[in-house]
Amino acid sequence: MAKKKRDTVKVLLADQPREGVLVQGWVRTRRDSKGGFSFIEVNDGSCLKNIQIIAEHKLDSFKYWNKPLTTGSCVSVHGNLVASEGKGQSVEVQAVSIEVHGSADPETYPLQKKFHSLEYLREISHLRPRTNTIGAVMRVRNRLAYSVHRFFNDRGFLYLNTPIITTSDCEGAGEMFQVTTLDMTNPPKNDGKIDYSEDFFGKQTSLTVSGQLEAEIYAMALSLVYTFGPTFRAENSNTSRHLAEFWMIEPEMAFYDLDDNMDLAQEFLQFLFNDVLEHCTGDLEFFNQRIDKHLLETLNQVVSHDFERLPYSEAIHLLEKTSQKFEYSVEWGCNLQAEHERYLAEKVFKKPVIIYNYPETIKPFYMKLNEDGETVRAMDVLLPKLGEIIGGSQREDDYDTLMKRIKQKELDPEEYGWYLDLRKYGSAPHSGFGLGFERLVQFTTGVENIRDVIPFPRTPKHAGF
RNA sequence: UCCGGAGUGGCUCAAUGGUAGAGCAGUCGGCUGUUAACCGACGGGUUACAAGUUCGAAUCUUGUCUCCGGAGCCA
Repeated sequence: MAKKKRDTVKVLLADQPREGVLVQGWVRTRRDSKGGFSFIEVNDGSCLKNIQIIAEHKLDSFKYWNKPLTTGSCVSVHGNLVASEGKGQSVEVQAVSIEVHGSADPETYPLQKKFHSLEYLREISHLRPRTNTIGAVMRVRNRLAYSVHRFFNDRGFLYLNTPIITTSDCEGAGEMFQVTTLDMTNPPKNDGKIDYSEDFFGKQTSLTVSGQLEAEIYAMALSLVYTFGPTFRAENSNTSRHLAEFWMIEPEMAFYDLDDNMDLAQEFLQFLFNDVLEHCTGDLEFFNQRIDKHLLETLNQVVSHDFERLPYSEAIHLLEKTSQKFEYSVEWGCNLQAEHERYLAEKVFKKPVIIYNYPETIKPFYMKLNEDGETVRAMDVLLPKLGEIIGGSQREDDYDTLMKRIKQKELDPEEYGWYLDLRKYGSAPHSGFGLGFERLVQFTTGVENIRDVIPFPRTPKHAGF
């Protein structure tokens, strides 16, 4: 007999009564009735909801006396989908046979049928996907990833894989993880320094902090490209918005100026939120109920209004004249602090804000210098509550200006020979931005700590699995 | 890394110098087309760790570790 195909809970719950269904999943809870049957709630991850199994104790193949059918057990249930006699669900499965694949000892199984804090779940991160919250987060995360690819492919962008092991340092700053096969207890040395010519690649290598510079190479040939991959920062950041390993999306577009870049950023974010609102309704309603009471309101607000666009100078002016007290004072030339960004997005405009044309002194060398010689065509997209989600710019496409900026920032032009070549031969105006995928998931789900929106979070002193 | 807060049964929390408790979970029993089921009983803690103050410390002091919130860095 051919293997019976599994019916997902998601499909069954929307289905009409019919015979011969197979449910396979994990038991969330079981309620016994002395009327001679049990109610078993099974979840298979296909959706937030469980399906209710009615299991009569007289069933010959009701094997739960062989292995205890407890919360956390994994089961296969053959049966019939029937209209439910109880309230709370329209259909349920009348079991014909139940097989317990793996039981779970209720005395030690860490997930009880009760509320658990996300902090506690982090301690049992191999079991937390079996909870409503983490399951819902991962479904939304998946949908967002799918939409990212769809958005760009629909618009003629090519998905580009930039190197994970790299020898280039995107900004001449930012701590990087070193990649080496040298014996750390006894590395080869030359003049007292570690001799990397004997290392695997014959030179010092690191994990990438950004694929942007490499993406520019391909944008200068294929016009529209995007990366979507893991990124690594060895910063000792201990916050609810930072990870040492995170996923970043970086589109890079030839012939886009800063305005085009901002247009794309807004269209991109609104597309993603709209798509999730449409396709992850159940999960979002759950978040709206349990995590953030204003989540749906916020998302709907963001997709239905244009983002505010504010030059840096005007932002400074606005912050200077407000009566709002800040911990950090504001003056032209300084970096905007988190409190300033939040004030603008939450208090002044009450929607996403794009700040652009930052002072060149506080931005990296590759951003295009404006005619004023003081500002660069940079832009940051700030979301209410979350803060910065996107950072981007029009890139400097003039060879001489770029060379000047590299020297100004005390970087070595030789290291950037290939990057300068892109301006030397067939240079084109181009722009791009980077979006932190986990921050996107945070904003979409309302989950406050970034460690709860990635399956295996890596933070300082933490790398399980 | 800096600032602040917190570590008490499996989980969420009480007890603020004087006998460590509750709810949930678990076990047992009862009841029930139940649905975060309900009712009753029972078991379960070297109060993160180390040192100190005190007649007496979960409580006060110091150090260490861990977690949470905020800041910086950024995405």
